[in-house]
Amino acid sequence: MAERKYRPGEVEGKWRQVWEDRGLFRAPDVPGPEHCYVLEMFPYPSGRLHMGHVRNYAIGDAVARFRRMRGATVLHPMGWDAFGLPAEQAAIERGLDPAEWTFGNIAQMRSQLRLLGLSYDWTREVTTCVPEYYRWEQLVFVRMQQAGLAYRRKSLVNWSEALQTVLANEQVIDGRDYKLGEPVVQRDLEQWFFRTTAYAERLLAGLDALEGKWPERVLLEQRARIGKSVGAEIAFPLEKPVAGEKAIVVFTTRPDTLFGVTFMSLAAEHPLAIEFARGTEREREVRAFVERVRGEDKRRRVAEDHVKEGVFTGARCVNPATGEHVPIFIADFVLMDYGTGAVMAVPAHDQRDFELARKYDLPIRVVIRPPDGTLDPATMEAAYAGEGVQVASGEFDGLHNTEGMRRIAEWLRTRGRGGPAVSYRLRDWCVSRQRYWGCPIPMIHCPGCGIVPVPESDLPVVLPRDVAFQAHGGSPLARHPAFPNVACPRCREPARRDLDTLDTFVESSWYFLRYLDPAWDGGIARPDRVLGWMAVDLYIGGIEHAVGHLMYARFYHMMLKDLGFLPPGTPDEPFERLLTQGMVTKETHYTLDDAGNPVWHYPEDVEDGRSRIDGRPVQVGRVEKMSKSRRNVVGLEAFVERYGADTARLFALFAAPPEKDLEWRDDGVEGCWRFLARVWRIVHEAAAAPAGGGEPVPFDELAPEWQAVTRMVHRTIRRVTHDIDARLHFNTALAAIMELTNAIAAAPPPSASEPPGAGAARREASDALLRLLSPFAPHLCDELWETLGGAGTTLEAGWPRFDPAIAAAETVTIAVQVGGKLRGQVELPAGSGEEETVAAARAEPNVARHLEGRRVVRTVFVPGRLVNFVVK
RNA sequence: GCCGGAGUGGCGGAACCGGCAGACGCGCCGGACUCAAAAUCCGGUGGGCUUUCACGCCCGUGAGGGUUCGAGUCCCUCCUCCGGCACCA
Repeated sequence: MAERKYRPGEVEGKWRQVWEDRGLFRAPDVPGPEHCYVLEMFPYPSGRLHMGHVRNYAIGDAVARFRRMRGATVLHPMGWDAFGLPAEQAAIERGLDPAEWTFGNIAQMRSQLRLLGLSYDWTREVTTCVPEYYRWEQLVFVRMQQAGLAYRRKSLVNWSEALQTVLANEQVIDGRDYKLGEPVVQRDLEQWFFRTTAYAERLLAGLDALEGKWPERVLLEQRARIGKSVGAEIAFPLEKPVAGEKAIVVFTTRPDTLFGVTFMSLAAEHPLAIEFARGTEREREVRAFVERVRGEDKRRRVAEDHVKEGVFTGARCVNPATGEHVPIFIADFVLMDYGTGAVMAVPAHDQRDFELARKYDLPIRVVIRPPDGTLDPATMEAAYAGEGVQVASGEFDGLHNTEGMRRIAEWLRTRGRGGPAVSYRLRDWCVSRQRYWGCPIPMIHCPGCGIVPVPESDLPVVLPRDVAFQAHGGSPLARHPAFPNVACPRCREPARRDLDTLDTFVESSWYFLRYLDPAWDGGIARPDRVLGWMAVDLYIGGIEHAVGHLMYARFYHMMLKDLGFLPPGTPDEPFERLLTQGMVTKETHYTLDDAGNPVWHYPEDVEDGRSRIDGRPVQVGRVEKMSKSRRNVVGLEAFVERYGADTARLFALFAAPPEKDLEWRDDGVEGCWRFLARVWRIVHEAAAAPAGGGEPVPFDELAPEWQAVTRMVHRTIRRVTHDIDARLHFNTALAAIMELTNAIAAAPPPSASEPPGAGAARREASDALLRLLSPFAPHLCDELWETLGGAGTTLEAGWPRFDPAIAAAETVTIAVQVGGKLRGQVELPAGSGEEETVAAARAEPNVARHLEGRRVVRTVFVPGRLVNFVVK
């Protein structure tokens, strides 16, 4: 009988069709009692799926299929984060229509995704750039504005000249934008903000509940981003009121050092900065300083070797504790957007204040005495920021400074001069973008009424399609003949629409809710579905979203609940468990050009160590993240053509644990391919076996070699179940499956004279193997399932069960140590007691040899594991 | 600077609670099949010593120290790499 060879191309398409025809992946609207929402971060439709996507979706799909086989109703959807800059770039550079470009890419990527056989419920597909989606975002925006959670404010924002738009703080990395890496400058512009700061405490508290369920690293980064500081606010009355202000308010984490304040520092951006000097002889100097600092590059300002500078404003304020009058400076290190933009300066106990005091010869007053002695202001070389005892602090002298903090803050409160306060590093989220391809902000600017929301009955504000693009012409919406002009909904006079669009991170802050009810025209999603499915049980995506998307989505979800868009009882946190997968990398190849710069090569352009392009010798470069520019990308279609989707999925899961980086290696891929081909052969052999010992017999009556195989089957089921379910470690699950495969292959070959039950045991082993492997390589497994005569698909067949009695070892290998060193092993029946185990251990020849002439002072017995004879 | 994480064969990685280090895969070596190759199958593979073989012994998880009958795992010091934050008052 001619054995069929494993050709994925011949089976994969067939099974995808079967799955689709049977609707196997369709999720019910309201879930069953056992349910699971598995979600992978949806992609931007760039047009090409890369191996990073493959890995992400292979992980999610393995879990989704596994949970389905275990009997859960599973929601596993996919969609498109379809607004964004590349579409607009294509329009500007190549004259394409952003919508057409986007939808074309979506079609292309959808077919690539289908090629992988991922178990998505495609009836729930969501695309963010259609009005049916973003209309709800506009409604939410209007309600947010009415609730004061969305507001417009003029402030310093990050402006990218290259991208021609403002950016959120999370989108600026080291002073450069997150897309192109071009410089970002600070500009004073009026923009829309979401009041994320109102949720700082809740966002922080929520992280505690995610402990153990989210990667520690993400929790740490979010905590750092929120940056909670506990301290006090203190009002310093001005000698002379300025611009209507009678006091300067500072935030400090060190109220205990209040008696050591010898001057005051304001940010250059502080509204009163220039006011103090206005009309005095200092005005010119102060103005010059303020303007210089404001214009300075932010990165230079924080550079290592930057020398702190300041300027005296000429004004003074009063220390509420000492009554002392201290000078007010403007200092270049004070940030306007943290605290109040004003800092009380305590040179003895803060390094920055110390440096400024030394430079401008300002007094230094010690008010905290360190445990190991005293400080001399005249000779100290650095500020002392540690703990100690209050000195020169009036009635607080002698207190430990941690107590001093509390008491002084309280003392201020009772006198109406401030009191305990908390400050956060988190800023409000700047959401307006001066770009076309995004969700229009549903607001109207009326000369008479000011900012007026678009009436809810007029929503959605549809993004016009008939626009013209220019490279540097600002938003095309402004040039649209009709779009900007609108009658004010309040006074009916001519008014102008807001021409900005929303940050695309707003769309991705709630798409997981829309999957629950993608076509509903009554809101985001019906309450029973939200209550049924939320929260997402497992969310999988890249670590790069640790503080951006993952923080925005948490905020937005909490806020939607507060505004009544989600029913009471919805969990506060949208993502119950988070898996951040590592990057997919590959080695690079390059030649050096005349200037010594690397010229990156595709592997297929390398022949016998030389480049086919420039003929130069090719060198192997570093292993780097797959990218077009490095030419180390593995193309999906060609790969699937050659190896099939199952091999791609298998490799993505086997080569590394999911949270680590994964190096794509051709020989590793070959290994996965060989494994699948081996499974194919083994199962075909089992299927073609003559019916010798075909009928099943009880385990106890099986021949020993088949008992061993059967025991292996049950243990493997236990191991794989645990590895997927509890640990999400697919690499070890697959290693266990490979071991089972090896055991099956090593079992006696089929013959007509097999012992009773052998054929059935062989079949049982193949049956289990296919079911265990099917979340990882579903096409192959379903084909072989059919070969074995199974009904339907592995998914419908369900996850195999193990019998703990069979999985339990009949014998165990006990390690025997003498003095902590391994000296032998003994085989004993499982569950043997201490007495018999120790006796057997002593009897082991090599052990006996090592015990000879020595006195055993103690015997350590670990049941089922080891015996250690402690000798003298 | 501060806060994390990680260092295990030639390589990716395993060892879940302190109990046989190196599972599984790659690579490599040897063999079978073949006219030959590919494919496949079988065996070996941390280093060293000993030995005809089998066995046996020593060393070994970045370095050094400690706790323990026993440490890749816990503690201390240090080195290296990676990540985050970085004038946050």
